[in-house]
Amino acid sequence: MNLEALTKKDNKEVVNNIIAKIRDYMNFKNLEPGDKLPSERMLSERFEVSRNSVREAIQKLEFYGILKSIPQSGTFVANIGVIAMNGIIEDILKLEESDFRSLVETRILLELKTVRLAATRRTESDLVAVKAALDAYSIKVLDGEEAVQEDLLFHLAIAKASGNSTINTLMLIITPEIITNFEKYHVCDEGQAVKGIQEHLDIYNAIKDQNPQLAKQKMKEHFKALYQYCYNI
Amino acid sequence: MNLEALTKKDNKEVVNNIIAKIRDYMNFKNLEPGDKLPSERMLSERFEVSRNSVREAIQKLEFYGILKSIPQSGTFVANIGVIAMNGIIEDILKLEESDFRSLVETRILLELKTVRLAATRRTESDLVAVKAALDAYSIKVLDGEEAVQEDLLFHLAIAKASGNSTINTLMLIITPEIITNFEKYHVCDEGQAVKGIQEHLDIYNAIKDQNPQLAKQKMKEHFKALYQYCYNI
DNA sequence: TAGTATAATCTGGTTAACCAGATTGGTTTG
DNA sequence: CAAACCAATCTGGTTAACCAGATTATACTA
Repeated sequence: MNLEALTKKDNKEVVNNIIAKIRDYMNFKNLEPGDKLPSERMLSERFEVSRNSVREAIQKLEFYGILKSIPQSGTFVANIGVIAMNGIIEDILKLEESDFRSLVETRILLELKTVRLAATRRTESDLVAVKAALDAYSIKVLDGEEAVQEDLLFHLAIAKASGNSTINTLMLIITPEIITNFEKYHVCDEGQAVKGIQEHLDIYNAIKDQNPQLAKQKMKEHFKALYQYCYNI
Repeated sequence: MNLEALTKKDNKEVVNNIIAKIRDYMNFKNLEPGDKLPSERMLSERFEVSRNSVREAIQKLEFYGILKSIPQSGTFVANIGVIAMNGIIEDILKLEESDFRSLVETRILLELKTVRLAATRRTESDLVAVKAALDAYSIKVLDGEEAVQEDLLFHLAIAKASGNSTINTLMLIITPEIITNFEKYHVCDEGQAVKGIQEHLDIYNAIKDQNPQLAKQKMKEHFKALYQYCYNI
């Protein structure tokens, strides 16, 4: 189990190394937005790494909007300045994994906003989806079963109802990791879960009544225990 | 230019299709956390697609924490429940691209938090980095040049000073897209830029003095114009 | 029969060969 | 001389072959 983690880590280091080399190359050649990078084959030869690793590095930079690959044509510097490019790449290379506190802190932050937006913008079909998630959670809890997943899906339904595609995406990125940690550390005991039903219902009603302030307040109360837990570990 | 966009979109559809099939398979076989998926070769044969496409689908699901690939062993269902898995995959398949308003809205939201955290937690070296970004911005503006990139790098420096690795990552994901849009729509004219120097300075000083409330207030004022712009397009 | 050594098979990852389409340079033609 | 054509080359993407290590089935031994 340790070995494969090690090889993956090594691979990440290799890719980051190549990213740094690509950055140095772009600076050395004064490449500007729209300029073409050498082909993947050239880069892999120059850096003495496999073409696959070069491709991975390029794909990562493409994810962050630094490069743009066009089939049968080449890889180009995206429409972003040299200054920003250097700054962002430096940040990418320094990126560290999310710790649990950061995750929860961020989740609370995002959700206090999504719930307000959802209360303002929710459509009827959004409301139906949130209600369905709410019911699924309630049933599970009343059966005395663990309902961490249903809990989070209720919150994801709210995120979708917020009508903000960016927040929705970000929530989707952090939620699986949160679920894993919750189940690992048993953050939610049964008492919390039963109490959670009423809290969820309050949130749902506020969204239904399109009352953003109330929705936020209810969400804040709902997060109270989590908030304390988060700052006591 | 349209063609390659089309092929890439097609490819995304292919991958999403495979993701849906993998989900159906996992449900059909009642796979639970820790269970092993069929090998990539088997899946590619069963779905009648290339092994590469299967790998892409798996990698995407791995990114969202649904699956876990272990070299020379297999691909396993991650430590996340069946319910959450289905819900999250459904959301992934429905994910739409971020529109500009969502991006800006999210950025403002995140930054009003990061600046408070930065004021609370910033180290001395964080402060130095923020100051450097501030100076780079000022010099560029006073020279009468466009400084969108330096502007955003200043904000990224604050995000890093927040000590929240998750927010830092999320900011890094959305910033390049914001820069591109800013430069495209010329959001920042020169008057804004000059005014921005003082505003940036105020924010910096509040962080330096470790005054979270003031920092947030100054950031809010700084975002005032952007806020209006964002809701008037 | 239980335990162990071992060989055959299967795994995700990596490398190399191949593909269709874009690019480019030279040539021809009006 | 300019424009149109064409073939050679180069591109990122795709496919197929290969690899080292993990797994599993088998046979052998105590």
